[in-house]
Amino acid sequence: MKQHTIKDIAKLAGVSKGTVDRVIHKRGKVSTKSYDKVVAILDRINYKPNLLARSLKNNKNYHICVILPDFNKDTFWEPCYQGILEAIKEYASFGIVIEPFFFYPNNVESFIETNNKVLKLLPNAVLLAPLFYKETIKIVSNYNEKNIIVSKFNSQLEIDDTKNFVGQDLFKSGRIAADLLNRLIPKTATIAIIHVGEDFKNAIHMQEKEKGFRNYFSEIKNSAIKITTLNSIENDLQNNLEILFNEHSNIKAIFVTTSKVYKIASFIENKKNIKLIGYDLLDENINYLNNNRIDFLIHQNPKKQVYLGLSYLVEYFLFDKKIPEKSFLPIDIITKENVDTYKNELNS
Amino acid sequence: MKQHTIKDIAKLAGVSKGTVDRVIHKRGKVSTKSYDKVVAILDRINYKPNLLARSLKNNKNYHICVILPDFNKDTFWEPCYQGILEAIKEYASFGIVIEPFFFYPNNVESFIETNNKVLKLLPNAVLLAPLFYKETIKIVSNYNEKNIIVSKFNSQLEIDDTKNFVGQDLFKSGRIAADLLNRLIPKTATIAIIHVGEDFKNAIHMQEKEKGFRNYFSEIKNSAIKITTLNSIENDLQNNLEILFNEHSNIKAIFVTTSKVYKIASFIENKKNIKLIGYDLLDENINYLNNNRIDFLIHQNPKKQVYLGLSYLVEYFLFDKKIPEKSFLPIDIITKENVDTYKNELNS
DNA sequence: TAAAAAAATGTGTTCGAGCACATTTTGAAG
DNA sequence: CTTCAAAATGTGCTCGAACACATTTTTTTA
Repeated sequence: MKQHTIKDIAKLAGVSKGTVDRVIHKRGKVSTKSYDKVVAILDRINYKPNLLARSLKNNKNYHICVILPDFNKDTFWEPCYQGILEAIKEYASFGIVIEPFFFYPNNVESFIETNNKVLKLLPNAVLLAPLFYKETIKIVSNYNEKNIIVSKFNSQLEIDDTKNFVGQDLFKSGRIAADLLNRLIPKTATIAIIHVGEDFKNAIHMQEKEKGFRNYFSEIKNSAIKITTLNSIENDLQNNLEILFNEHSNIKAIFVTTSKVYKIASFIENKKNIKLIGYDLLDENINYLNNNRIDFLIHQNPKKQVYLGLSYLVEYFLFDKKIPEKSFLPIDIITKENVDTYKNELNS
Repeated sequence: MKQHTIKDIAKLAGVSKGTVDRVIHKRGKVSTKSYDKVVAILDRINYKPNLLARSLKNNKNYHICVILPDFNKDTFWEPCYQGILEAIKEYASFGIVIEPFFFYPNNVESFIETNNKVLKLLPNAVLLAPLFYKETIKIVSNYNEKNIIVSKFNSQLEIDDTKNFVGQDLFKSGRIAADLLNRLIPKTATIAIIHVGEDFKNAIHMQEKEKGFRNYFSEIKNSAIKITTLNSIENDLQNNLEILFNEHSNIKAIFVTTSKVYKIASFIENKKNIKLIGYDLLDENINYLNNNRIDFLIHQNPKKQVYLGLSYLVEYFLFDKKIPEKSFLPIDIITKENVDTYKNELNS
């Protein structure tokens, strides 16, 4: 029942613990005779090093910086901050220092500046929301030069060498939205896809969602569903929506690719029979969900994304665990009936 | 940046580490003068003991037994076994021994017998699926006498002193099923609730789901939805279903309160326009989900339930963390589009 | 065959918390 | 002002892994 220690193995093999250590860590300087004896024992007993002892001996302090948009400017990011706070508390006792850094949403300069600030601190690892494509590539290579581990969350980059990513499969989430709406609307109808509030060119995630959404309907033979797309910054939304409804008389459903779905909900509040689906459990969105103006929300679980990203790094540092290259979270479908079971969710 | 140690505090307060230790653990035998000095320092620096060191010093081996139905007899429990295996692997390096014990589903004697076997082993903790109400109460008190910690998962008991429970709010999951079906069927229709395969009297969880389901429709004013309930053991299902359809001509939807929904799917495979919802990601269920014979599944996440229940116990033993009294997992809505994002889900 | 070099093996210390035990200080009684 | 017990304080070892350094054994070379 008791775990075997290096000392046990040494005794069993008739050598000293130093020799056992050298065999385990392949440090050489061991005669074939001793080597064979030790390996024989190791094979027999399935030795598992005590990770607490190992980590205690290492006794390093690790510094992890998290870089994300300022949640005061865009409340989508607020749960992330909650996740960071929980991780700070959780891991402080293990000598892990986690520090958040915020940049202005939609502001490339601020993104670069923040990263340069972090780079100077020379942390052991960085977890970042890579909102800007080209800039991220440059920045990641800067970190790599200094041997700083980089993990990313939320927005997957196109490039395939994106390692250590925690997030969702956005194409798939577009398909899920399509499937849900398809169940609720008549066979003949127009659906609007609305991208709100960000620079569309840089926002790969909105494009991916649209692709997935359209892909779903493209698979339906002889579909009488018409799909139209609207890109709009927040300020022009009111106008653009009016134009949209003037141009399309048969809109039965709207898919909003961001958390700004409450803006559209507010606009169409008095229009009956328009199904509405969007993203994220913002309080505004939940209100509209509860009074049935929003039908479904898709939960991107930003809090869990950050927390998971951080815990991968921590377990790598402390216990030498592998960091998963790509960790896709489940895509949760939220209605007014199950929303509170997600809001109260604990971290493990 | 570096964490403070007891030694640091001792130096700062001008006392020995022994004295600091006595203050921290309130072991007395400290003069008020020394006490005040140490407390002053503690207040100032926010000392967090190194949990790795503490746990290493304790260096106990903990034995946790998990008691659940044999997954060869009822595949619902198979994911639980997967969760147990993952937990065994994960925590072995920390001196935690986790051992599963299986009883025959629907067999009280086997349940009691298994528990008595475990009781004799005097483990540090037991995690059990408390399928039988009265018997569980007796058994829990037996464990308590021997100071064995008991946690439960999956089936919440009626009694309110149920501590350390990991599972789902079943009433709520019934409501969720109702809400989903309500979106898919006409205003006038009959819905059948079907309980399959267990002794209904003992299966509190099926009753709770039905209550939630009916509660949802009772809140709708002037509802033209009729709800009928069928209890059937697996062997009589075919007959009972035929009777059901003969008696009710307008059945537009079926809510199956267990993972046996695939049995019903198989029976109504050729009947058009009957919406079907049930529980759990069994392979059979997923097949019917993928060919649209099942519309929605509700994910009870049995694997996560066990894993979470075990990790609470482990963190209690190793790091003295509190075990949450009741931990309700989110109630996941599954369609054919998001099912694979749950199937591949990793444990943190 | 002795001396020197190289290889193999063993020993002892560290990490931080925790606790048993040793030592010192305090205070009360004679 | 001693003496002695009680209270306070300090010291040193342990947990298991890891690694530097010390010691022993083997091999090579003169």
